[in-house]
Amino acid sequence: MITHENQIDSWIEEAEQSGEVAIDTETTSLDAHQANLVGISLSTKIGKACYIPIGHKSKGCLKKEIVIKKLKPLFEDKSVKKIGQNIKFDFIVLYKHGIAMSSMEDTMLMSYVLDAGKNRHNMDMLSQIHLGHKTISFKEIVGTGKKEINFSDVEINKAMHYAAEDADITYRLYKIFSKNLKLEKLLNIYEIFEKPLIKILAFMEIEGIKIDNKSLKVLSEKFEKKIKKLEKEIFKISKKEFNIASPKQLGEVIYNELKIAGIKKTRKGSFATSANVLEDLAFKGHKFPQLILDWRQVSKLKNTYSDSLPEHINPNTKRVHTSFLLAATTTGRLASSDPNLQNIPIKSEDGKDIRKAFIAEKGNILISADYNQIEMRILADLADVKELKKAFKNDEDIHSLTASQVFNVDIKKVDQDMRRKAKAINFGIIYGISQYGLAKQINVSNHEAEEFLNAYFFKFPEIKIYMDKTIKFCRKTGYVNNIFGRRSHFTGINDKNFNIRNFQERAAINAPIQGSASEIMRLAMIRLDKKLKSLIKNELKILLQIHDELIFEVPEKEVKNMTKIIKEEMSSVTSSDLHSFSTPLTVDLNIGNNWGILH
DNA sequence: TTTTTCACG
DNA sequence: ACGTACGTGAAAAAG
Repeated sequence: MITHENQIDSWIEEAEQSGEVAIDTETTSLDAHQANLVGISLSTKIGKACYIPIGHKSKGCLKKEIVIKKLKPLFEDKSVKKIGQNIKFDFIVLYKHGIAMSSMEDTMLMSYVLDAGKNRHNMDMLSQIHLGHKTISFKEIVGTGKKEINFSDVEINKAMHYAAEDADITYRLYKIFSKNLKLEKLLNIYEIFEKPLIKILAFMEIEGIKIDNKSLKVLSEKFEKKIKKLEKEIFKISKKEFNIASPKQLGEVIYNELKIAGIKKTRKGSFATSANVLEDLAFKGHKFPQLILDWRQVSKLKNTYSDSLPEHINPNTKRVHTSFLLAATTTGRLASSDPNLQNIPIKSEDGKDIRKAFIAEKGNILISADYNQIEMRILADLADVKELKKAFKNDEDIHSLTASQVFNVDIKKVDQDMRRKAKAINFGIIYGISQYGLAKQINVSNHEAEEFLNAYFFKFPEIKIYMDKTIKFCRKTGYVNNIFGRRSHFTGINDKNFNIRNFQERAAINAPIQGSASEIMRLAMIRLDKKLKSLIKNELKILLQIHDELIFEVPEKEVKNMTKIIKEEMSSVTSSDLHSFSTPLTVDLNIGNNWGILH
């Protein structure tokens, strides 16, 4: 326990000496964007850590300004590695307290590179797995539910044991993972694809995006009216009121009271009421299921978006700050949470209205830039599919080409329906297709779907070879590699359960495709960031990443210059230290004062 | 805490 | 005979 500011000096000295220090911050909130510092822990040797209390309500804290002034030079010293667990969080908190941390290492990301798909990467889990030690959990310290207290109300000694342990464990994990990354030859992946993203994402999150509170409120009212109207119609048919949102009650009404169809159950034995099932029933001419579908769509938009998004507006910045998760997926993709800004509606008209509420600041413009058909291009490259590569080089419409191959007609004779089916086949291929899945998707018989696939694999034999090879490799090693060398693990690939095994096989086929695409986006973000830093004055801000798309905000007068730079940097990510890519990448750009008209 | 549903790429 | 498209996060119900 640091009880006097002068005690910090020896810790700083040790950190400067060794060039490494594990750090952890304790704060008033798990949301980095509104968190205030409560304490900082440091570890410079295994088994040795300290806690600097700053913002506890009880006695014994040091003055925040003095602690920050002392630690700032160390945290900003490029020659000393700052090691953290999910250090993007600490970076954001410290940045808001006037410290721009440099030379960051992250044990969460190291674990992710080593073990994606094997386990989660939170510290409690990592400590248990790699050190056989059960850590003091956050919940043990702050309690849960109604009894939950703020960290600033935690008694100082209790906080010390918890926080100092975290720094100590982080340092221990760092030592283990450093060794393992070298042994497994995965250090490159960590250095090239993970570390640079920490700061880039931190600044995207800090920047946030503006939303139009008023128009969302108007939308909510409009949705509410629609919901009320649909409810009236629904209850008129059911002849009683019930909770439409309850699958249990809804199933009871559909199958036992109205007897619209023979009882259909889910895998787990409850009534089947998913959109797929309801669409089938609606197709058979029933009015009721369609009303339910409509009700669900509007309720979803209201509950999840128009009602919720305004609650995420930060009172200080008046903008919405998502959190990008770097270690959530098996494939290398990012995820977004609190709120998730990677699943904002676009498909329905009502949905698009939600998007329109994401706006540029006055005088600014939003730019969207997305990779055209990136996963199909990856597949062409990954499986070395001659016909596909040629098509992309000639800038052909890939779904029309597929249609002409599968249905054996001239590309000029491909009609809407053929193209739609071919598109479904292409998607299916990326997901590790089954004839059953395809048949369901495009509403043809199993037999027909099988013939389509046979024709497809006959025309593109390299794809079948790729699929078989990938599964074989995965069965042997337990993982697959993407084109840059990132691993995704599939622990159930040899499971004795047929369903589990099949599921894992499809995931294993998909992972290198989805994963390589996400790597290209990571490289694009890193390139762009570097380019923007090289400009004398940079006013282009990256706000969001939605897997194959980036959203930017920029002053109006800069739009022309910046679109050029964006396109140039994104489409030239065709090689890295780890792979060179022989299929061209094309980027589509759109501009507007809101996100709704960017497509 | 788990299950179901549904929004996105 | 069985039951499947791949990857996510959030809301609501129900245990």
